[in-house]
Amino acid sequence: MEEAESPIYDLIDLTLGLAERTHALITEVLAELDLTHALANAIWQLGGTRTPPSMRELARGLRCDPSTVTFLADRLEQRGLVTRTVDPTNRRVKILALTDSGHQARRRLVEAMTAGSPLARLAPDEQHSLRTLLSKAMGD
Amino acid sequence: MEEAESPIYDLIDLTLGLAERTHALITEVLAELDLTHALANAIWQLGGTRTPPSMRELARGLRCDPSTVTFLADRLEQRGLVTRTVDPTNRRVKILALTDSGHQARRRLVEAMTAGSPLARLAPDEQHSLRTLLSKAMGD
DNA sequence: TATTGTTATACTCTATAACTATA
DNA sequence: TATAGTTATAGAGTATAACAATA
Repeated sequence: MEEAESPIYDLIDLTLGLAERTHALITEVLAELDLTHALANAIWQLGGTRTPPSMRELARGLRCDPSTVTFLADRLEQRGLVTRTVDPTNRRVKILALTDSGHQARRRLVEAMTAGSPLARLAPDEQHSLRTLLSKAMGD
Repeated sequence: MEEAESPIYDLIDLTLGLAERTHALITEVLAELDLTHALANAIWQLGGTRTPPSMRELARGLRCDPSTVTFLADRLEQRGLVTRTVDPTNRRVKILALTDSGHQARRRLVEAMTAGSPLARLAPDEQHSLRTLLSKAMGD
């Protein structure tokens, strides 16, 4: 990872490095919460939507197969982090919602990431510049 | 993912989004190359060191168990992307090196990422600013 | 008939522990 | 005795295909 093939190569190398460090950071908190990355990812999604999603909708959000959501929801339900409720409107669909424990776990994740991220070491104006650049790259 | 709890929260949200898009981008190329993320990750590491690493050294680079490297090296060797050579100096250690096909696959990955990354849409001076900011955050 | 979720199954990735061969 | 790599095994995560319940 030390070539300098193009200006973008360095940039990608840096972002991969950032992703790896963030991953390592999250791993620590997950051990503490006795969760895996896949489960945390589901919790993240569940806490980020305005209205609780159905199994199918979560599958779309996670870009995975619905059967995988069944697997994940089983484990989250066992741990008391999520509830599955039959939608009275359409009794085929089940609505997933974080419990209080689920929200608490998600808050813990946000907290650890905001405090421990390498980006937290930048000055406020630098953070602002970074956000502007990333927003532009990501297409607003 | 729509709260605005802190300035850093937005930043983390953006970087998670960037990581996800990059992941999706890589997934496309991997399908084309008939590779998985884990195998591509190993290829990436193997192409990024000055001198070919031993099994153990690659395990450290990938932050995984040596037995996992055995698994990955088996598959890469089967596909003709990597060679395992006994180190004459110390016949316990095996040196891993990319074959021509291996280098070619890695070049294809770099190419796809540099061309398809959202960061490629930024102007050169913006890319430069971004690199400066990220370098500082990552600690140098 | 079509859709939602589940089940059965298989494959990849990963780590732990026991093993071998070298040192 | 210590180290490098492998093997056996188990568990998480994932997708595909077949299925049940509901629409």
